[in-house]
Amino acid sequence: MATIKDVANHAGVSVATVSRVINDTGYVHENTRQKVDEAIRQLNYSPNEVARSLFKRKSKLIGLLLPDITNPYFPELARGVEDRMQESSYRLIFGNSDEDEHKERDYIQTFVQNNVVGVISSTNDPNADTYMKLKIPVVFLDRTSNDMPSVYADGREGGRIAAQQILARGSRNVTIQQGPKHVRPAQDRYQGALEILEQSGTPYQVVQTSSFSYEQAGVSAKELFQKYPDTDGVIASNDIAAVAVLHEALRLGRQVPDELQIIGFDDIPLSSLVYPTLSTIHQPAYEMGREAAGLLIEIMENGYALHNNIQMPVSFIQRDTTRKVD
Amino acid sequence: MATIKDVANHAGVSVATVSRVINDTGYVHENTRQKVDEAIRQLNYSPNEVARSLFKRKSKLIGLLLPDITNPYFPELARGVEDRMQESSYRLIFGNSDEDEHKERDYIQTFVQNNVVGVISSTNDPNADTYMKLKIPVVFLDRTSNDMPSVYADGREGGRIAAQQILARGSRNVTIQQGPKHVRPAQDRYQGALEILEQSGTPYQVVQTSSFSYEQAGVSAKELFQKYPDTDGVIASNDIAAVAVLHEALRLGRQVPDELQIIGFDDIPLSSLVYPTLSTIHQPAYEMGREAAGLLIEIMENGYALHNNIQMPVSFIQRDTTRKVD
DNA sequence: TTGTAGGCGTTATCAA
DNA sequence: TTGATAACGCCTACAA
Repeated sequence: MATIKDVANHAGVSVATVSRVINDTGYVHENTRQKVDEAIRQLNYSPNEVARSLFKRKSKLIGLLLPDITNPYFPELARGVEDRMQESSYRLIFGNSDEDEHKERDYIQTFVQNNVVGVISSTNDPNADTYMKLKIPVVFLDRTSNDMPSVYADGREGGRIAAQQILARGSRNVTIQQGPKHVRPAQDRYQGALEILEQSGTPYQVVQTSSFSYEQAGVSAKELFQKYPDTDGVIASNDIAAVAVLHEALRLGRQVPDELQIIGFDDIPLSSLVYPTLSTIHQPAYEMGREAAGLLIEIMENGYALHNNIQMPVSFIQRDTTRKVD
Repeated sequence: MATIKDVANHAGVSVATVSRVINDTGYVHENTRQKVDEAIRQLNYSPNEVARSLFKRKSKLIGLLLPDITNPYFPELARGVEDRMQESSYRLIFGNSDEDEHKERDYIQTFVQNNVVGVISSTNDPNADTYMKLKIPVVFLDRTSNDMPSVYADGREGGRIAAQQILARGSRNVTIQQGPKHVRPAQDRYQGALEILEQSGTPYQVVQTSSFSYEQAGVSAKELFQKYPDTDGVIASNDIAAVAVLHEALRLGRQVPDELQIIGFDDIPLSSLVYPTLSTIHQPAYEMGREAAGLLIEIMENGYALHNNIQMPVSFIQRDTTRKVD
């Protein structure tokens, strides 16, 4: 690879001059600028980001930490982040944390070792030392933290909507899946649904789901119907769980949505591809990713942001696991 | 952040000595080693990878370029790569190419600018200059190139199996989706299926699908049934396309699998979650990712690999869009 | 308008 | 066994 020195030699100028033209900083005569540009072209030179990063103590790299890209909710987020970052010519160092504190710390550490200028993370513990001590800006994505910048959906409202809709459509014996206790957004949804159900005075029951994996979802679905065979409405903890419930219901011969309604959460692409298609609460995942990236960029470039906590709206998507009502 | 100099001062030794202990290179007295370790611990020092990278002209970073992480096939691949890389403490700079030559070149360039030591790419054009001229090792993933290292599934065989199975299960008027012309693995499958169909002498027809997006898949599915309403077996270009065909068939009131059989390709998680569940050709995506990472590591560390072209086996997964035959 | 030189944090060479 | 020091490629005073 050609270095700035090569370019300087080739153009018959000093490295300082070359640096000036590539960074468009300070004075440089039009003629010499052209000579330099020509040399750059001929040598196919492009600056070494590593050297730059070392000198400036900052790179064009940002760290992105997601629980598991294999979970269909996260690719959308990731893509939103990437698209926005790429527009401002930042690049992503990417890692899966598996919600494992240790792996998370590990990644954060190598992020800083590589001079990343910011990080976006979906962690379960935004208040962990790992983040509090960081000297570079962090934005939490799909997670909430009071004192730190974050972008998240209005989970509580989502839970409320789910409960309202399922009630409005006639379910009278609702089962709510609580979702993993350590995942904040899951608990928000749960609380929101609870709130409405309590108010309404209709009977309901709660079941736990401990993780968001496919296998776990299947197990939880079976348990649900064993414990509460008479339930006529399920507010699932997310779409994966909802699909598992749906399949178990079909297997048991329950009529969906006539005997049993199901509402999911997230609106992952899968939701409109299952049969019957899944009614769910839509989270604007791609936009959330973009917003998080935008927020981080704002903070990185201005030192602060106008709005540090961005809550995104959710909405009910009526499909075929709930009854029609117009 | 503490630097090696801080550590040296703190421990009362020279930076050279500190460097020796952190890299475990050259002689260093047990006592001084302990002093240094202690200083490192106290200052919470960890080496600046950027400075290292500058000096050594190589980093612990590798570039990963995928068409679109939002397409459900790729997260598995990415995860496989990440897991293997992480075991050898490499980190990933990740980008979506959107199969756009320009974006691809852009990414590759910044990879190089950041001193990545290797790249893994799912490109449609492995022979492009961009790759041929690269001075660092490249492994193509889910793509084939004769002269360059690559990891891919046996698409041709997959196509054959799909055709054999659908024939063996009684379809007599098969429609094959050809898949995007510029995507090599799609064409391999197509050729494989064609081969068997030709041999068998049963009537068949071919339809085009131009992209792998959800929307396109829906459109193609509609077209398929408009043109060939009598088809009794579809070999789809991938699982997304297959699901679209499945839904269109259901919408048209076709009995699946009794009147119409469908076979997909990829075996993405979705396949077992649709209803009826999708029979498909399984590609070991996660393992392919791991293999690609392993191959790249081998090349990076030894300068060459024993086997540069790794072809992974595919298999038929019988689910509910094909008739049982035992 | 241009060039010289020092320094960013490491590692490796060489001498002590 | 240890320490000074040059070098990796770049940028920015400062001097000319």
